[in-house]
Amino acid sequence: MSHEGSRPTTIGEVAHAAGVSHQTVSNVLNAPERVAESTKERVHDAIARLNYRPNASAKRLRTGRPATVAIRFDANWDEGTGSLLDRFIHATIDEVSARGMRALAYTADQPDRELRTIRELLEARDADWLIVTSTFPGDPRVSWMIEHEIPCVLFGRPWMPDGTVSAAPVLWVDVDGRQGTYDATRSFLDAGMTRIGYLDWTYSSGTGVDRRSGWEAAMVERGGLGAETLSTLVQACPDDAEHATAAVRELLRRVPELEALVCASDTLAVGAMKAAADERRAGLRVAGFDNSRTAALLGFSSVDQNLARVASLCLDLLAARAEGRGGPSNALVHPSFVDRAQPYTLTASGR
Amino acid sequence: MSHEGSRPTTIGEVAHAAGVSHQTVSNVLNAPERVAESTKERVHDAIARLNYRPNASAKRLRTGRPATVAIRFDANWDEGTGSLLDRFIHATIDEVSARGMRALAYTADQPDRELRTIRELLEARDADWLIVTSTFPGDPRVSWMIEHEIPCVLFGRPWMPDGTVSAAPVLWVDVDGRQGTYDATRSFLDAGMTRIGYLDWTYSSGTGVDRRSGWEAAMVERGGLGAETLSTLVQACPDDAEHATAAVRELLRRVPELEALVCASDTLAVGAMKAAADERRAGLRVAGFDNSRTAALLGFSSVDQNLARVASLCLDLLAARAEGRGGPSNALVHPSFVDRAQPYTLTASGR
DNA sequence: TTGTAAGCGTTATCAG
DNA sequence: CTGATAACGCTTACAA
Repeated sequence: MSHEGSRPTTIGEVAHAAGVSHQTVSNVLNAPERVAESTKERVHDAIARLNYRPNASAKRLRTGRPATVAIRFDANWDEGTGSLLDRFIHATIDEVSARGMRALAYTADQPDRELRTIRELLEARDADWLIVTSTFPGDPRVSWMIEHEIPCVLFGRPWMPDGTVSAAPVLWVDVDGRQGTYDATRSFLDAGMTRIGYLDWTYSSGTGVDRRSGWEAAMVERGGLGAETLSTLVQACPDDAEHATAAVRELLRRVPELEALVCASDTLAVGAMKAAADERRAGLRVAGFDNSRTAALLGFSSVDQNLARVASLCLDLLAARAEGRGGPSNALVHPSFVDRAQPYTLTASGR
Repeated sequence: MSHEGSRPTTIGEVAHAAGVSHQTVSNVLNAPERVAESTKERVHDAIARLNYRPNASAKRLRTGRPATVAIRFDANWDEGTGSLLDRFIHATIDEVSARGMRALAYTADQPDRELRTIRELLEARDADWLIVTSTFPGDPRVSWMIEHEIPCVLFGRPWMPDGTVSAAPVLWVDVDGRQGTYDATRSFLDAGMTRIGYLDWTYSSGTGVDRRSGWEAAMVERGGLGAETLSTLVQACPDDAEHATAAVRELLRRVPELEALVCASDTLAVGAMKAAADERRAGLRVAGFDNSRTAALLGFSSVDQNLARVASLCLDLLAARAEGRGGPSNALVHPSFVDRAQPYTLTASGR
């Protein structure tokens, strides 16, 4: 069955082969209940024999139904969030395919170029829906999309510069970071630990505040610690392993009795693991956030963002909106705490 | 200008607004030379005012011209090649867009699933062309695509299990690894160094042999070293930094007078940099392969694969084939050696 | 249950 | 230089 040269089979050829009209073939595919069992079988045979697939362009042109989801692919991610976005894109493509739609990838190095690209994609109907990642407080893309009523959904809340979530009419799906760190902290508390620290990001962000609040809530709920003690247990640094190592070393010196550490990201958690090794505190329990491959490799616990669920909800929201159904305009996904026993110990090399 | 609700403008509406027929509008866009300057201007005005964009599905249906390139997006890459493939996908999307086409992303965790996905994509005309990455010797996808005459191009040579390149009628573009390591080695030789080692992969592959041969050629060309001396200068290890560090330490102990080291990958080069630090050999010059962000960050030289050029050639080959023009069916890209002075020195921490 | 006819928006052919 | 007409392959009324 060669591909080249032989034009793809059309519905007419199938109809001819099965001895029926265009329509019956179309009905077999789109309204099977209206067609007799015997003819259905004959048509299916012809379809299989001729290897027929409906022409996607013709179908889209005729039905006007949404069929393509655009997503930005940016190779310039920093190491930290890079793999997470990779995994999200992967999950999104999977979910899009599962719904019989296609994923269109585009790139955009500058924000204004991105807006133009999006506009072209949607206006030419090359894409019907849009999934927007890596939004940030005051993101111009978000306000532009709200203004133009672009059929899009954000992965991440529309954080305002003041740290609140915008109530603007935009679809979004995010992971409940607070719940994630709460669950992580609770798992340590339930195991009988009391001195549980938190490794925060130095730069403030909605996401950062959200995640820290889960640890705080669990600690406060447990009681027995004053507010000043709580802040003693927090250390902050930029989102890379080197800085994290230094920060955790300092924390360990300040709070030698520290038993566990909840981190704002897996990147920070890796640094914490190294610091524990350096300070000969292999018993220190560490929990990260993202459940990256590294977390699995080094064997520390982490909060899984359930990206498949996020992607699925993104498309649910878009579909509901496209069909004019009401329903929620956003969703907060409950992440999963993946508990690992830390079977491995990092050893500082070169000693 | 709201997007939702207001159906996209059609060519008929533009024609009406400009006081001309469908056709003239189409001609303005597709055959401008056939249209009078004055009407052209009026039509362009109407297009801008109504914000008209031709419907991509209708255009594809009518012209049948290739418009979409499918590329696989796999989140399960190992760290080593991951970022390179990311960058290649990025370059491909850029190049595809520059040619007015679109990039369709698909995923496939298993080879047989991938074949089915490809088939569906092409038969439904969701995609017209295919770019295949990460091929390996004896790759079943390659033989399947040759057999079915799929309009695809490989990034990477169709290596046979015996290390030769298949002469099968398949389009491919690859980077001349031999040339890359040759250039790297020559730069060290030209700087007056003589003891230049090579850090190889332990597993054998066409790519691996290809890259090592460039170093060998430069060393042999320079002369003054017997064959046994040449093999003394080679060390091999798996493609990760940890193993590379150990391997280079051993090499440095065996050949203390080593001045420079050409590595099969940047991942290996990172390990070499660490080993140099550990062994207090900060003066050791290192060259990697891929010109990754890490190479720039740590300041060691590296061979750049010129991915934009690769992507461009991939589309050139596909276009030539689609148009029935003859011409070469493959291309070898000359990589660029990026010379860096190694201004930074890695210092082993915790000492 | 099946077939006929129309039209989605575009471009190509071919008159005027 | 411009405009009517047909066709790309499909689905959705509607009629047989």
